[in-house]
Amino acid sequence: MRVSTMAVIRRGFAANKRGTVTSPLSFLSSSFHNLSHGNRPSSPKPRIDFSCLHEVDDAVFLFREMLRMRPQPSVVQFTKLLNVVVKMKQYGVALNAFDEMRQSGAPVNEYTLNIVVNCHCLLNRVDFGFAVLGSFFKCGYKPDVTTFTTLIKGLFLGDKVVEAEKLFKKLMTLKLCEPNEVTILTVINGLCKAGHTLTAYDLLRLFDKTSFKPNVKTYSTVIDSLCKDRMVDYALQLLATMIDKGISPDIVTYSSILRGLCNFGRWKEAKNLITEMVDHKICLDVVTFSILVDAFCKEGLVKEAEDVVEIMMQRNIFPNDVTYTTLIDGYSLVGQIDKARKVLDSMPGKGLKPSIISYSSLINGYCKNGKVEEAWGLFLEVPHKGLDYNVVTYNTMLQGLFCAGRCADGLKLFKDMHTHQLIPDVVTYNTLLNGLCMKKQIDEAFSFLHIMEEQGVNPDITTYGILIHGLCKDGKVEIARDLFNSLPCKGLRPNVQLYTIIIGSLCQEGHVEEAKCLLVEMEKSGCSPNSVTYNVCIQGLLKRKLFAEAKAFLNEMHRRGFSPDSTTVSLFLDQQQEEGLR
DNA sequence: GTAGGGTTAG
Repeated sequence: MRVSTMAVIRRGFAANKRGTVTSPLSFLSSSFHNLSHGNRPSSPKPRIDFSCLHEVDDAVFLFREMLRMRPQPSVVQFTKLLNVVVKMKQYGVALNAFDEMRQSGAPVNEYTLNIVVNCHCLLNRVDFGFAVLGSFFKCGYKPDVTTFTTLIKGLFLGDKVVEAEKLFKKLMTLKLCEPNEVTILTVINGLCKAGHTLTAYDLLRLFDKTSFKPNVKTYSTVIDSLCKDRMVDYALQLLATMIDKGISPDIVTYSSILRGLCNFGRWKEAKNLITEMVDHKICLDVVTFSILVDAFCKEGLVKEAEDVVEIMMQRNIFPNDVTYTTLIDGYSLVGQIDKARKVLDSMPGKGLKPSIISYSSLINGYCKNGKVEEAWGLFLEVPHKGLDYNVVTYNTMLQGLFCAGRCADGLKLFKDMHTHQLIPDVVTYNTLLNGLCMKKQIDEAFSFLHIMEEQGVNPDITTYGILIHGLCKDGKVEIARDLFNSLPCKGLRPNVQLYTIIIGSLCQEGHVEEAKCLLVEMEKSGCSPNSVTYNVCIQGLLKRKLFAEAKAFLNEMHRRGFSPDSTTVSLFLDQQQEEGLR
């Protein structure tokens, strides 16, 4: 094993304290290489090798040493080290280091300041990022295109889409700086991530008519977002456009399209795309292969997923923690939970550390396969593995407990979240509400609705779906309908699932005319009923023994090309049998 | 000789 350079540094430091080594540079010899004068330890311009830094403590240690060194390392060395800390995602640590630099008079330039702006942005404090603009001027520097690009990214990260767009326009109109391809990518990516894919698409086409030429990354971003928004055909069109304009798609572009095709079962086109990639000499990498593993797993085709893993290993492309986590999901989905466990257990032997996502996946697998105790055991292991819980881990475990009917345990776990500095999100509350509604604790569920609103977590359409479903199942269809009707005032548009719940309940309660009206209304709002809608309605009507109505719905269902499911069919058969007996 | 950028997962 390679001896850690930092261990050497540490040993050297201890020796220095004992006074056995005198030169401040000599104990850092494995990190410092003299530029052109061989290994003279007192060379005034040491080149520092930062690549051996893997722990933030080591970086901070080296940083403090650099502050003490005379002559002082250059601003470039400080900038590089700060960036190492940023790459470790230790933004707060980087900011503290910067403060220490200022206090001890270390050199600072626009590069350093840009890193500081970036750290504030990544900590979701774009306001502090803007405040750094003052430091620029104080130090005699001007914010440049990197500064403004970083601030735009910061605004997007803080969901300040309008402000981000404004800042970008200001750059152009006030000529604060010339936007470059990173700026354009940042704006386009921000719009996509904020859910404004079509705006991004239009902007991309607009840029293409100007001198600001979007590059392959920008095209890929929009293509990926189109695929995620189910507009795979638009994505394919854009792929053709970029090729037309002479911009070669790369592995990322193809991977996005591949995922889009797989997600919508367009296997044949996916296969053709892979052929096209090979033709273009683009080698499939671990991400591409993982996308294929994921696609097969989602279809429950774990054997095929295993084959993909086999193929990639044959090509010396080694599955990473994401690949294996995907496989854990696949095995969980098809109920092969022991295999899922084996995957997790095998990871350390392959030199891979399971992530919190790997653990969450297996916890989810245990829960979905009715093994809540095992899930709980694994959940408790998380801190001992040096991993931090996240909201999803909690949400998964909560879901497991509530599904198993263990409301009290679920509520206890929910209250425990803050001890890990985790803030419940809308999924957490939805899980809680659903658990309570399933136990017909509707009042309790509504009190949590108020708690979430107080905590600033906005209920979404799922939240109301859960409550409306709960009310319907509890026979409170009138209240459910009122709540349903209040949704537009809250800025929420009912989706197919929600319409299905309410229309199905109306059928079951015998309010057939009202159900029919809502069916018309839902179509008017651009929401088409699906096979589930009809099945639920028919089943409700049959339970009410409204046969003629049920048959009318069945006819309509057939007319639209849907087929009744097995429950609907057997209810009809029971019905006919009953009629025959009479 | 330094800073800002696109794809995979629960």
